[in-house]
Amino acid sequence: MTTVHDLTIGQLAERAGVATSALRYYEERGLIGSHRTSGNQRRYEQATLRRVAFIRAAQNVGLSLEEIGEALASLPEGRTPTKRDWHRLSRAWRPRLDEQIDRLERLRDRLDGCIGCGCLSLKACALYNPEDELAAEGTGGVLLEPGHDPEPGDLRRGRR
Amino acid sequence: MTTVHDLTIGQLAERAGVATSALRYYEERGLIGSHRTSGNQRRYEQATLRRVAFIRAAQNVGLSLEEIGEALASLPEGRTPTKRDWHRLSRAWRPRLDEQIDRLERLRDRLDGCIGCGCLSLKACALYNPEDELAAEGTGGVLLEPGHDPEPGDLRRGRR
DNA sequence: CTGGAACCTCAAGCTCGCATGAAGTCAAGC
DNA sequence: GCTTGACTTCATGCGAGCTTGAGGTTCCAG
Repeated sequence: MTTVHDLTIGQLAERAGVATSALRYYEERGLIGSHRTSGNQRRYEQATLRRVAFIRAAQNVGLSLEEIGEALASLPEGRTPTKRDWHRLSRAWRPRLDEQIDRLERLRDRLDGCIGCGCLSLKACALYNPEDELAAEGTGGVLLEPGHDPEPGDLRRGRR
Repeated sequence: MTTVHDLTIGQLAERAGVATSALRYYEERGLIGSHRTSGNQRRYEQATLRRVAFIRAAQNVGLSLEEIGEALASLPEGRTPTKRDWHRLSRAWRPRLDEQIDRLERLRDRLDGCIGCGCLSLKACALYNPEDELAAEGTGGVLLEPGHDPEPGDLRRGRR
């Protein structure tokens, strides 16, 4: 499998549009793999380029490297992922994307009315705590909102 | 203007659902203001609650405090913002929200096809660099993608 | 065979958005 | 007037996601 088409870290970095330091970091975090030359230099398979592209796309959406790593972990270890593998992985993410799009659309659509009317600061507001509406249960991992503390306040309880 | 209805930092924190340390930090960053009692304690106007709510909502969408600060800076300094002020601010943000929603939708809609078909790693791909398609000029500040470096790579140039 | 670019491994540093702790001050109920 | 809890500043820490630098090694074109 170690063919002449393997990429050096510099080549992968340039073609993926990331820094070499980032690639080493991804490897340290277990997001990508590599093998080594006899001189201990990293060599990457072509397929790694796709993995890196996936990582960057996922980061764009606001996912942490840990979450991305979990997703990538579902890809086969021994062989190069097939189209079917990627397809399965991408399907798993659709709900998350949909949810985030929903949040954004709610924010956009309510920004005028909600902020303008004053409910933003005075009543329970979907703009401020969008999940109360749809799901009382935690959906497990809120995109783009780390450290979401559970204490109740006026903004979630109503005016008191 | 310093009425009996001013809020202590603890009250504001509870009602906004944030920690007091966060409020001090926002103030340090110039996102919110306060006045002081004779004993040097912070007091907040009611309107600050709205500002904080806005900050949290914007953070939810993935905006940095700096970006939020710039937006808030367009609000009047001397007086309590009116509905009209908030309305103007929200209008200014619509394009940014729309753009981000677009990105997400493109990502969602192409995730299956694009990743599955292999174009993700082999050709210029809207999933990976969505802005090349619509705007050659920088639109000024890419949501959710800090440190977006300008070096060209295969993923933006095509296969070479 | 040699020079220089590209690679290697640590270790330390940086930005963001706060949280935490120490040491002291203020406010309010009894 | 005293206690107690909420407040003050300032410093330090934290986790994520890298970047930078030092000091050394490998690769390859000439």
